[in-house]
Amino acid sequence: MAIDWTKLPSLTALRAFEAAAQTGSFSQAARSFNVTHAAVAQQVRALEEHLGLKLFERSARGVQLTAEGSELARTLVTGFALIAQGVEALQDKNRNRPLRVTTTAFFAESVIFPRITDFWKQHSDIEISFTPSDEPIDLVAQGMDIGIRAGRGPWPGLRCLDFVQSPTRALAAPSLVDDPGVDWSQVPWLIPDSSTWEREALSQSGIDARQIKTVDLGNPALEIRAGEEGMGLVLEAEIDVRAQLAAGSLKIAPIPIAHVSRFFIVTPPWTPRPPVAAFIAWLRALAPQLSATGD
Amino acid sequence: MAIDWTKLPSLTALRAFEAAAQTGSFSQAARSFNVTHAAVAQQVRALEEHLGLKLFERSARGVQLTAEGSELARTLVTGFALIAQGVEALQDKNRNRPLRVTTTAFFAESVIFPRITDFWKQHSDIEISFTPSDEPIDLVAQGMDIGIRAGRGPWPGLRCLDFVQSPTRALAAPSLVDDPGVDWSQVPWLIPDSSTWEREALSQSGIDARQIKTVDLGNPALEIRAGEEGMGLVLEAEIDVRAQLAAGSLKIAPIPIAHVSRFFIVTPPWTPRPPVAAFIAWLRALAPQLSATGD
DNA sequence: TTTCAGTTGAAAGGTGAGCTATCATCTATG
DNA sequence: CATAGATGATAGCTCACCTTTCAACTGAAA
Repeated sequence: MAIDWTKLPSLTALRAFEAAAQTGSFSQAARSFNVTHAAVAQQVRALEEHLGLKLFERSARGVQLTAEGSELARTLVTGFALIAQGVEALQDKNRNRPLRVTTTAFFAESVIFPRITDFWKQHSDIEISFTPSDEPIDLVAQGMDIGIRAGRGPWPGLRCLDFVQSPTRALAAPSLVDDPGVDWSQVPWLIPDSSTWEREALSQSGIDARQIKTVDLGNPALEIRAGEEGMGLVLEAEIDVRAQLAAGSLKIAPIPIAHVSRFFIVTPPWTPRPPVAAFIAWLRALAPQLSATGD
Repeated sequence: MAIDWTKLPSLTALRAFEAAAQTGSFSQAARSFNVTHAAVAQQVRALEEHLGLKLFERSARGVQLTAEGSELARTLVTGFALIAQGVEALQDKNRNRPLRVTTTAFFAESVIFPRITDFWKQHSDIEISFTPSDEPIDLVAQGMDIGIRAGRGPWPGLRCLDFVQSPTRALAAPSLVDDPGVDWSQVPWLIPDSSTWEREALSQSGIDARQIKTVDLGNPALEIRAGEEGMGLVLEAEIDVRAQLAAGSLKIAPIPIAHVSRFFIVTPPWTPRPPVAAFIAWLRALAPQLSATGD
C-alpha cells in the first residue's frame, strides 16, 4: 500500500503550486522560498504539463485558481500543513529539551559541579541533566548532547574535540606512600581486568603488566575508595582525584607514570543546537584553567 | 499563516524517511523511488542532522524507528498520503474525462462526422464530445483537448500540427454561376466585416477589398445558406462545402482565388494523454485521403 | 497621457542537491 | 562457513532546479 512516487509529480513543483495557490501570486510564493518568480512559474508550468491541466488563470495582477487548481490546492494545503506541523513540533520539542551531558562520575564531581554555577550565571535558562557513566555509552542512542570521555579519540560516528589533558598518576593511601619500607612491586593495582588503557599506560611506563598483581573491583568509584583504604595502587588522571589529593586521602605514589590522560568533548555528528554549543564553549574556555592547576 | 519552508528540511529527505519508516528498510524504500539504497541512507542522515535527532536504529537486517522517528513518521505518512491521494484523484478524473474536440460546425459535419464510426471501430472506449465553434476560442481555458482551426498557425502557447489544406473557393448558387450574363463585380461577398483572412485572400487574388460590396451575416452557416439562395458569393475552403457541391446547391464561381485554406490540429502545450494522442493519430492518417479528393 | 511599480512569460546558462558506483562490514540463514 | 542481503562511507557525476535577463502587460499614481 505504499505510495507510487514514480507516477506523481515532483514535490518541489507541488510545493511551489501550493504556495502560489495560497498567495495568489507567483512572485509572492517565490519570496517565501527565497527564490525568483521564474522558478515558481517554471515549477507550476511543469506541474500543469505533468497533469495535462491548466491550474491557474494568469493575469498581470497575479494568478487565480481554475476549478481543477483549487481542487488540487485544497488537499495540498492540508497535506503540507500536516507535514510542516509534524516537523515543527519535533523541532520545538527538541529545542526545549534539557541539555543532556554524560561524564564519568568523578569528572562531574571534581571538575564540572564546582564550576557549574559560573555557567548558569551566563545561561540561566539552560537546563542541564548529567548522566554519570563510566562505560563509553553510545551518546547518540541515548539521546545525549555531550559526552566527556577519557581515552583516545576519535570515536567512529561522533564529533570529537580535545578538552583537557591531565597526567596519569599512580596513587595510594598516605599510610602506604609515607611508609619508606614499602615494596611497590608487591602492592596490587586496582585496575579492571578488561580495560586496556591502564595496562598500556603501565607498560609505557616500564612496568610489565604480566608481572603485577591486579584486583578488579568493577568500577572506578570503588577503586578509589579501596585505594583510600590502603588496598592497593590506583591509576587515575590527576584531575579526577584532585579532591582526594587535597583532602589528603590519597597521595601520589613514587612510581612515575609515562602517560597522560586526554579528555575529549564528544558530540553527535550533527551541528549542535544553541544550548549545546554554549555549553561546549564554556567547557573549552575552562580548559586552560584546569590544565594550569593540573601539573 | 503560510508555512516557513526555509526552516524545514528538504521534502526529498522527508519523503525518503517516510518510505524507509513504512518499509522498515532503506533498500526497500530506495526501490520504491527507483534509486539506490545509498541515496535513501544519505537523505535520512541529512534529515537526522537537520533535526539533531536519531530517527532510526540501524542493524544489518534493516532499520527500526526510534521514539522520535515514529512520532515524525506518523504525521508524515498521513501528510504524504493526502498529497498523493489528491494528485491521483485529479489524474484519474482527468484520464477518464471524455475527449473534448472543437472545430467549426462545417468541418465537423462534412469531415469528421462521416468518418467518426471508423475511429470508434478502433477505439470503442473513447468518448468524444464535439464543441462547434467558429470563433478561435481559447482551447486551454475551455479545457479542450484538440482544436481544428483554419487560419495561419502557430498560435502562441499552443502546440500546432499541420492537418490538411484545401483550396479556397468563391462559390455561389447554380442560378448565378450558370448565368453567363452575370456581372460578378456587382455580386456582394457574404463575408464578415471584421474577419481579416477573407479580405487578405481576396486581395491576394487581385480583388480590391474596398471596391466590392460585402454583406456581414454574422456566421458561416448563414453565409452558406444565403449563398445557396443566390444572395451572393461565399468564400470557403472547398473541403467545408463539399456537401453542398455534391448536392449541387452551390457551384464554384468563375473567380479564381489564389489562397489555400490551411487546417491545423491544435492542442495544449503539454504531452497529450493517450486518448488525445489516438485521436490525433487517426486524424492525421485521414489527411491524405481528404487532400486526394480535395483538388 | 505618461510613468512607475508590480505582475507574468520565455529562454539561456550555472550549480549544487541528490544520485550512482563502489567498496567495506555485519548478520541471519541454509 | 559461505552466501544473500542489509547498512555505512565516500568520491564523483548529472540533471533538476535555480538565476539571470529581457519583454510584455496592467493598474495606479503623477
